[in-house]
Amino acid sequence: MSGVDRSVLADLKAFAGWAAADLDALLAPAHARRFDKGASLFEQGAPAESFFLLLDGHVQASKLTPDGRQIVIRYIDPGELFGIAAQIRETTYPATAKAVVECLALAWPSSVWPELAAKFPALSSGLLQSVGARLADANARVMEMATEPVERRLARALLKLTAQSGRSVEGGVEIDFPVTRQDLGEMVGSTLFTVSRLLSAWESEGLVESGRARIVVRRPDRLSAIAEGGEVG
Amino acid sequence: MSGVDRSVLADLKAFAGWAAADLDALLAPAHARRFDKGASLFEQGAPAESFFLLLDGHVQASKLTPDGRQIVIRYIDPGELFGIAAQIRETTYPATAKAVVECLALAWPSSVWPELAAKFPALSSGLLQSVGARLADANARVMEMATEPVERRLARALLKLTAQSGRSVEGGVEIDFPVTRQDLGEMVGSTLFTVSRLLSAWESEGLVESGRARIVVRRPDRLSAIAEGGEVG
DNA sequence: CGGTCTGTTGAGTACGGTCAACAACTGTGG
DNA sequence: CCACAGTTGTTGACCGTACTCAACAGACCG
Repeated sequence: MSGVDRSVLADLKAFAGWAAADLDALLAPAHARRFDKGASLFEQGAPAESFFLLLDGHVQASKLTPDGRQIVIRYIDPGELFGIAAQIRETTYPATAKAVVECLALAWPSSVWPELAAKFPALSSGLLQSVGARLADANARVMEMATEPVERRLARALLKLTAQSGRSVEGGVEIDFPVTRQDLGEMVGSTLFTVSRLLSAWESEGLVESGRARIVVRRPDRLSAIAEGGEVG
Repeated sequence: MSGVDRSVLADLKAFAGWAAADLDALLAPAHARRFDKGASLFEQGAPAESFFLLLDGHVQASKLTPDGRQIVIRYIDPGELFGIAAQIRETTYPATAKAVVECLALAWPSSVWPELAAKFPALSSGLLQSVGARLADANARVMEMATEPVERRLARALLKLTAQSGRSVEGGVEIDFPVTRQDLGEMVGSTLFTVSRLLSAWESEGLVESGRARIVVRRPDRLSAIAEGGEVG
């Protein structure tokens, strides 16, 4: 008895069409956990004891380099499965997951995966698909970093963040959680200084509007033009 | 009747312990294909009609950026499964696979995967593991490109190539297939000029020895020191 | 032997990283 | 309510890595 009601999965399309009994079986070994803003759900290098499904909030996945620099791998949105190291035959988490706002997540012990996967083949194939998508994304980033200047990478990062976790506000789309220049620098492989300069320039041209850890994209079209290498108009 | 004998899988440890009948069932829909040096096994963007198992040779997986620059994703060695786009719910290949030496590979129609995977669960989990390993590798590359100078990335690339596809020769380990400065540049996100300069410098210090598309690592220890950020001795 | 592919080396330059100083905003505790 | 510390953002000056372009030199192949 997990105390988790199947209604929490109701509006996730990954589980649309599942029978109530199956959902209950899936949820039985799970328990819901709340995380304060800033709390870490797991740390890079720690034993991969649980895997998670984000229900609400936003989670930042980051890695630390051997010399102590941090880079941001991705941001996780509600409905995504993460912390699946154990399913890939890793014994420890390869990254750190941090709640950037208050979060709600379901957690399963890693040990129950084989049983669940055997019972629900859709889980396995969904996981493969998700890992495949991340691989495609990682390869795209490698390509960008190898061939494109910081300006384009940043424009693309902002577009991705707004598309994925954006909230419409008047005059634009705002990224739905706090992002600092430092965070953006760590996403695109640059520094907070360069990011700050670019954002300032874009702000004065009216492409974006930004405050403390808060970013609104006003002209996605022009940002897109920058991202795709279209020259300055 | 595929004409492929199960003995071709004999020395691949992924298939160690498989029953003869199972191997035959696995191989039934496969056929062996030979590729000349320089031939492409499939092209980025083409429909993902087949997936492959490399039996002999070396294959380069590369991607083309929208503006026509190429980057090398990885080199595939015998025993590896590749071209598995369809299994990740992609309809086209995300990269181009080119034989860098004469190659022999088994090819299966993508359409037989679901059936095989259902029959042999080890295939699915092996695939997930393989994709997971590639994801880890891609993320490691993103980190390197974001934080490390070209010199270290190149040292690391050479060590990886020799470890993975090296052949012992007197006085060192040689990369078992032709690699040009251009190829190395595309691997580490740099240019053939910078690679050439670094290799020249290392050659004069006796760390490597290189000829036309041919590279021998003489002092992996010192290359390692460069890769890990150990300063010049 | 000519053409192509590969590698070398030099000169110039710029993108973006580093460091420093400061400003503005946020939240906390006295 | 104010003072203060901590966080975040801005801007300037400097400079180095590595990219670009050009010219050339061997190696390999038909």
